[in-house]
Amino acid sequence: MTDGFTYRWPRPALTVDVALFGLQAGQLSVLLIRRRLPPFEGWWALPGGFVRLDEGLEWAARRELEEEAGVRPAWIEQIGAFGAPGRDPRERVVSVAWWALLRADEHAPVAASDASEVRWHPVASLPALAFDHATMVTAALHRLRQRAWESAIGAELLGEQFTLGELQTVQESLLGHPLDKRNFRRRMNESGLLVEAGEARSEGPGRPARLFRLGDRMRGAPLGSTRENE
Amino acid sequence: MTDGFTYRWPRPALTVDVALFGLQAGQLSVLLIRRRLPPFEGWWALPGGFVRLDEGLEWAARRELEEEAGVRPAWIEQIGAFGAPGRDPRERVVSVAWWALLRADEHAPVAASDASEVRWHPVASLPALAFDHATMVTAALHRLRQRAWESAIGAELLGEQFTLGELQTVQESLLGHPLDKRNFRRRMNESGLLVEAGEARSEGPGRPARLFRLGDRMRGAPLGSTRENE
DNA sequence: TCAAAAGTGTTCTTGATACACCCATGC
DNA sequence: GCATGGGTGTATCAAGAACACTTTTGA
Repeated sequence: MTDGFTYRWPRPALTVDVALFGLQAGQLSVLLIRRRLPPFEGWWALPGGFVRLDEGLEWAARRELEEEAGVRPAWIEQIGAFGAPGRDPRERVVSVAWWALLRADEHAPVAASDASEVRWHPVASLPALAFDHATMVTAALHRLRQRAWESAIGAELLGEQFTLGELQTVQESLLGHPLDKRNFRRRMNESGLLVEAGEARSEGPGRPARLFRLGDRMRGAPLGSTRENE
Repeated sequence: MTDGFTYRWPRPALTVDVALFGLQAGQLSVLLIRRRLPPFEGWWALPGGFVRLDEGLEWAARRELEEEAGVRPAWIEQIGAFGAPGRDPRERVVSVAWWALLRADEHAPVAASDASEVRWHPVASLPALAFDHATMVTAALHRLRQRAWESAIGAELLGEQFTLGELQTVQESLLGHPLDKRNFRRRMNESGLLVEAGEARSEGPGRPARLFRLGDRMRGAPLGSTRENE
């Protein structure tokens, strides 16, 4: 620390960036905005922007999501700070990266603010990204898969009630590989994360499936989330 | 993003703080400095300070360790960004926290810069800490134990060569609980992290122990370290 | 009656844990 | 010869992975 009071030297700028994941036609996708301004004008980038003086980091991330894409995920989790000098060609900018999940169909993203376009892009075929956002996406994806494995977080992408088949399909999309049906169902039953909800549902051909919803243990945040950081 | 060029609004200050762990008389300890200046004058705190415009986050953390305590750990790993408004009573300060390990005996820490005193404190009995540094220590400790479990990181606290008994003792100190000797040795052998090095060593009573050193797979950073951030 | 999805158990492998005795050396 | 730390093997348990058939419904 320096003078014991206010620090007046030039300081790095501070931003937040969010890797927001969702499913589009069963494909795990990230929400990207097309930048309307330099640097990287016209490039795809994660939604994000400068942190205001009076707002928490998580709030800043949520505000940017709302402003640039018009979406409000239920929770977000921090990935870490990215601050290599030169990651922003204008000046020194340190960015705190976050990730979140959203039902892609529920809130249609709307381009606004500094974004000329907003779109879901399958993670399997991302365009070149501005700044070091590709690195952030990789890190976020890693975390997403960890969480998906340990806590059936895919349920966040379904309605209030869902069948085990639906949940399995979503989890497979998140994890990027197929799961064994019997093992999956056993794990779900034994985990205690789900509770049976209402009647069996039958739509289309085939035997009607029982419905489940998330139990209280898994509301609002990924299980295992440390919440250590602001 | 905002104007496409330089951003001139008031911005949060950015600091780094480091939880540096070591062993003191077999006790897992954190290096703390006593603050010479307000706020929290006279309180114990993690070494840390403001990030300069042209330096990477990791560099800043290393520089502060050097300036305030005169120590240079081999590697450091990021924990995350802490940025709740109000965590610093002066003004808005966002801090990126790091952790590291150091042979406590090798480099005697030296008070300097803003620190009026520097000391190792056993994590089992920490004093009240300035800012939100207690939260950072908790998070760092969590990460340390994860890494210790998955990769015998305790070897960093020993010399170039060491015996399995020494390594086990150190790992137990880091993890905070005893390990089974036979299981520990089997895991080490099967892990491939260690290579046998030189002759058996005999000092004091008892059968001489074989010496090992870290294999190439575990040089310079904790295994499983993501290196995703700066 | 057939197409389609739901539902259900067992075996095997792997990694973690628990546990007790003999070995080589210095004093 | 004894105190001290080094060194070794086996049985148990839990979690994950592999694997195939019957049930219920709509069309």
